[in-house]
Amino acid sequence: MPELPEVEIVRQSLSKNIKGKKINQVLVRNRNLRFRLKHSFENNLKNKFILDIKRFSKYLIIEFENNSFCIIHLGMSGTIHIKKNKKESLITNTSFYHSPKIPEKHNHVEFLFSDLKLIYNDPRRFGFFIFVDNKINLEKRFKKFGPEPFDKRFNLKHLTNFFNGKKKNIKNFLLDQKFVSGIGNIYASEILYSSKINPLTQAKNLNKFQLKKIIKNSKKILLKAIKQGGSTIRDFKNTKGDAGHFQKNFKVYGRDNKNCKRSSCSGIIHKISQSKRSTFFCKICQKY
DNA sequence: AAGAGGCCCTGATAGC
DNA sequence: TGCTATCAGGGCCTCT
Repeated sequence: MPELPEVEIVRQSLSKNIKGKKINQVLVRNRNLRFRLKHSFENNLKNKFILDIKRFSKYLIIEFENNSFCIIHLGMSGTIHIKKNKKESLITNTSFYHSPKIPEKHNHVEFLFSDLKLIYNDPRRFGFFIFVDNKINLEKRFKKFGPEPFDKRFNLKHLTNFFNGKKKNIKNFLLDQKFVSGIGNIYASEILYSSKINPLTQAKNLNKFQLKKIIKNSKKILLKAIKQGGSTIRDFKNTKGDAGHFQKNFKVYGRDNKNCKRSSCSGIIHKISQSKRSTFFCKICQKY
């Protein structure tokens, strides 16, 4: 669920709440996440001082002293909550769901600090934590990833080279993390809509003008989503405070059978399936 | 090598 | 009401 913008929102919140603090204790209630949590995990993090919270693509990277790291991925349903000790300001929710209450079920991992605790909740358990004990191994973990859309390496040459000799359609390339990092199923549809490109188009057949649009709109849409606090599509009623607002800007995602938002277009938004993931687009302004 | 599909898992929702 | 089927923002693994 969380794509790059949502993970960035969580990163900002973690940076505000746990950067510069020491983890006093780690509690694991369920080790069976996407990857089974090693029994050394708790001790590896215990008493570690947090230097910084970074992010690459959809991954959070907690940086400790002595060049060790904890990589966190939220999978489809992972959320992170901060519960403060003081009774007055009881709860700060750092998940992009921003539900006012910390859930009771599926709280699998907790980091205890002197003044607060971090709670990892994940019903589907597609998320994971990995402890990495040096920088080389951290870099190795992300070696095969393509550039983020903001990276200057995400340029015309990269797209042309990458698409050369391949048959895949452009939508599936946008989801391919070896091609570009951080885009997920929502933003892929949104980027193609704003670029007026049909998701079924073979990527190698796109012209320079279209490729430039994809580069430009990838940056633009992700940045705008970050500015708006990411997207929240479930628990809408429970949304509070600075919850995600970008879902209000969805032009196509989840809008099947609704009118195209371009005032000059009389099209209807269609929903199709590509590699078992849903794609939304307008057949008229995203002509094949 | 590239690309499609299965699978991991729970929960919400639709249809009967 | 209660069943079953389908779908969900991700990505690793296997098979062709």
